[in-house]
Amino acid sequence: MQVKTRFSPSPTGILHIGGARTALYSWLFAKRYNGKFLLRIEDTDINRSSNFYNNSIMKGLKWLNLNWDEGPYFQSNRLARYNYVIKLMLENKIAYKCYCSTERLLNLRKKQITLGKKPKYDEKCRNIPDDYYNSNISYVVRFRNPKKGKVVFLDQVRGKIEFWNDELDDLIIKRSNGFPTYNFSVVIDDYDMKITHVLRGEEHINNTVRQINILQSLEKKAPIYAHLSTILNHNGKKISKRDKDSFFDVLEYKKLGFFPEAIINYLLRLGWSHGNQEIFTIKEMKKFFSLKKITKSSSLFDKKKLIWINKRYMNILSKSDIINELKIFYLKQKVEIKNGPDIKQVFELMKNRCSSLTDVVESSRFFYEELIIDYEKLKENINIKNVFILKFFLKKIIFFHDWKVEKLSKLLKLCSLELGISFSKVGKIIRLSLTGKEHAPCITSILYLLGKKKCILRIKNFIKIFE
RNA sequence: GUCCCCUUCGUCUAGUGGUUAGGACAUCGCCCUUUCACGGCGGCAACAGGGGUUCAAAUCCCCUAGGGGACACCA
Repeated sequence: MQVKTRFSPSPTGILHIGGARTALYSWLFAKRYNGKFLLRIEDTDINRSSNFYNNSIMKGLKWLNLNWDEGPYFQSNRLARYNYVIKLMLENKIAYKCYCSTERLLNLRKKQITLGKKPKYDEKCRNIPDDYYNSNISYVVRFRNPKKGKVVFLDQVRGKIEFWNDELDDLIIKRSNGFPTYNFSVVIDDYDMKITHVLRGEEHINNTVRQINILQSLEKKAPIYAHLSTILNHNGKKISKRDKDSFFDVLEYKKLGFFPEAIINYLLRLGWSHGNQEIFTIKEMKKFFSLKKITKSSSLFDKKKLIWINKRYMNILSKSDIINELKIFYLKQKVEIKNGPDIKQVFELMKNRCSSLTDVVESSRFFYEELIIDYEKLKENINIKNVFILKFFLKKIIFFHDWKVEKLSKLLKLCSLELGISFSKVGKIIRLSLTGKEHAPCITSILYLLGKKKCILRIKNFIKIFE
């Protein structure tokens, strides 16, 4: 039997961290057993589904390199199949037409809730003859759920889960607009598409038993289920794809210049473990991934750890790949790199101090753009008297020709010695004049990369402003 | 309200009857250092509570509490 998993989002929201993890686990599980991973778009809710979300979900998956071997299938293209099965179910009395109005259902619910009962359909139409109502009256189709006994299934992460059938009611499988509902279409699709393992969020545990009942009524075998716990936000609340907070938007991390490999690595460890290992290559993930090691409890999304992993990947990933990507980010952030230092060298200087590619671009902007010195702001931070240090240094470098890191370092030390001023004071004002910032990478590297001409220009400008 | 699921440092987790309860992120301290970072070393920090079972319980059983989910013509 070939393993086949699926990711089946509904295009009613963006691909968020939680969805991405579900997709990752499904993908990994399939890959682990040389199986297939399938993408299915569950768009039976025509009012809320949109093409925009469709595209954004697929874009996110592709960016993360979670490529599907089959699909994407769209449920909206499979209506004929669903209707065919529903017709059969009607004929076999597995399902029945329900003519109850939305208002009646709503009132029923209200009444049950106020009475402290579990809201359930009261089966008003369960036993009426097929031709009882005029055929023009709109109706829905309900599944005739078994009334006795219980449903049991072995969840791959949680173990045995059981529900009494009398907790369930006759769910709608076909809406009055002719579209099937989730719980029905998912059953037909998983069966038709030969899905062997269903990995999905734990909010579906309750649905699973309903789905198993439908499957059993059709005399079909159920797939193996694994329900993943929820990823919560920093407040311990469930994150939702309708969440406006871009914090959980996968594509937002693409925009910020995070590495897909790092996101994958973070997501893998959020709810799964392999001893004490934190960093995994894709190959290792495929080799080690197992359902048994997935945690049952829900976990909080921790951006700080994601950042740490992303930093690690600055050093793990192929340098030339990063450089190519980095070029795109300079372009996007409108930094003209043509007339500045080589970005390979700049990246070397920045990689251990930046958390993402946009961070690298922003932190290295000063290499490529003219400085805008905010006099008023700096005035408070520097001792204007110290400008003489710059004048001294300027004289030194005008006639300095051996523009190399080690030589510049020596020159700097010499200045500090000759002036009788601490290295840190000398460095501070030079750094400020060259970068406009108080904190920057190693001063000699900056001198070197910026080049003599620009250094002289910047120092002169700086002196002018503060005189 | 009913049903289902969950509970080890602040966070992610290791742990399957005997451990000084381990690691990572975060945090704090020290070292390195011309700033900031990086790096190195170290510290703080957890078995939700109560009952059992057992020579022995984070680990097995029961109860309680807390958190989450489901109860739609959403998925």
